[in-house]
Amino acid sequence: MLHVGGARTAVFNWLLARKHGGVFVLRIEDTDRERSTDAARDAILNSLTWLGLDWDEGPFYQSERVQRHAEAALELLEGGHAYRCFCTAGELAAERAAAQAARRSYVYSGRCRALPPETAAARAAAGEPFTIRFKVPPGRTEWDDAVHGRTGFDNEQIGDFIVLRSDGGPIYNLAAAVDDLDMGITHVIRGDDHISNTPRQILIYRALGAEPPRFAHVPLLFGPDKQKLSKRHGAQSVEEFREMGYLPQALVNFLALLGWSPGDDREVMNLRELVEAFSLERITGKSAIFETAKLEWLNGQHLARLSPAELALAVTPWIVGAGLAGEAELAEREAWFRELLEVLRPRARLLPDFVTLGRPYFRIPIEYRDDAVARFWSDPVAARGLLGDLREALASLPDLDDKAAVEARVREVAGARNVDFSTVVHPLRVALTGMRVSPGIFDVLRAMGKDLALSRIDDAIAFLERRSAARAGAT
RNA sequence: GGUCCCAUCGUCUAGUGGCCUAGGACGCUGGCCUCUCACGCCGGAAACGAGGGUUCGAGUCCCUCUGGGACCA
Repeated sequence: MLHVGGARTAVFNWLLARKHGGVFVLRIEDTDRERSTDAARDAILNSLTWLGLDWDEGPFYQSERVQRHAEAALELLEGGHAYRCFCTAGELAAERAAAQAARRSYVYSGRCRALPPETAAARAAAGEPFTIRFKVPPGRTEWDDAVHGRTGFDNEQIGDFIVLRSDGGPIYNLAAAVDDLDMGITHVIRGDDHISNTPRQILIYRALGAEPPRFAHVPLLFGPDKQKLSKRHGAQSVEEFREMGYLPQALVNFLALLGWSPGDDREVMNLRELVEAFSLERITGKSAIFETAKLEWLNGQHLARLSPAELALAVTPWIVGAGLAGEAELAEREAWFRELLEVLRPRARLLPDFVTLGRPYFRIPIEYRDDAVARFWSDPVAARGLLGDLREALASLPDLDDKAAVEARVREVAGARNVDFSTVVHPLRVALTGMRVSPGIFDVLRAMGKDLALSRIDDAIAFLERRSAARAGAT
């Protein structure tokens, strides 16, 4: 699964590559065999594709390159940048305990570093297990981080670290550096949590005779409680946002704005505009809280910017999925469907809103909501009478397409009954939609069509009659 | 515990020494539009963590503290 945090770093990487005509390389760092199932990898690929973040090379899987990583460790060994370490787990634990007792941070003592190479080779040949450790030189390792500026660590703080396990498996830092090198990576944008790995990777790069890439460490995302984003905070994967009915461009837009801004007041931007405005230097070093309120608003903004065709394409699966209509039916009534979408559009923020809002316009039963009934049909007898008049007025029209003509009729009904316009509109709205909110009533009538509208009024009248009968019986 | 990173409205952010009586957006809120809701438009409340410096002048530079976080243990 692709976490929103991971998606955000993907967005930054993609934006940078597209901005400068670079190559976006997709590499899956799946060294954690347990969690890296085929399904998990596919989910990541699918999410990236859905977001519109296409890659130029890959996907490469780190787990398939262990052979190469082991070779690099050997190269380090031969070049004198690494050595075999025969320390046992017990010895290492003792060192660690001593450091802890002295309230020092633990770094390997470098004991095996002093072993003459011939001795080490002989012991290895004799079958004694060993790890390969990087020989960290004295000094300090620094780099110009694109978001944090000059950043660095004292090398003695790092200590000779393992690059290859005794079972021949590579340590992450070795794998990452070697892969970056082999894949010609020039820019690495990743989470802040990798900062302390960076000096080790830089050291490996240099030992391998290469200059490290440019690093940009973006701060992590947190939940509203300022805790690391987790299940508790609700949706956290791209897939979940897709299922909730967010548009990919809205999610990308939102993610891009978390820790980056174009420098002016623009906020609603599509992929093209984001690429045009992007720059690594404008990423902030401050961690951001992932709150969805603004994302919802952004989704509405992107919904508003979709062409009619794009909107129909995005909404159709939801309408079909909810069983309001079949795909064939929507295709057949395309002009009508698009017109319906237009009146619903400003009222929708998420894709499923079209299902809720759009239900009354399809020939399926609707429910009358309690709040609507209580508010506008409180007197069932009066409401029934009004609806009877309205039915008659509407039935006299050839169709309900001419909003002005329909309005004139409805106003006549209000005039005849000597009541306000709104007094007739609200009960009518409940009859047609079951709800107390909807698009303008004449848009509703036009979108619904004469037949369905009259049948909805008939249903309402029947409902109201049952209601009055029940009420009479109760008294 | 060690090292490193961070610190402007509730949230996302603009701000790179004077343009800041701190700007925008979401959210909240008052109003307009109006057949309801939404959209849209107009208005409001709301922030530079604290203390020291440097400077004619600091949100902006330096130091300390405080707070948050990451990694390692």
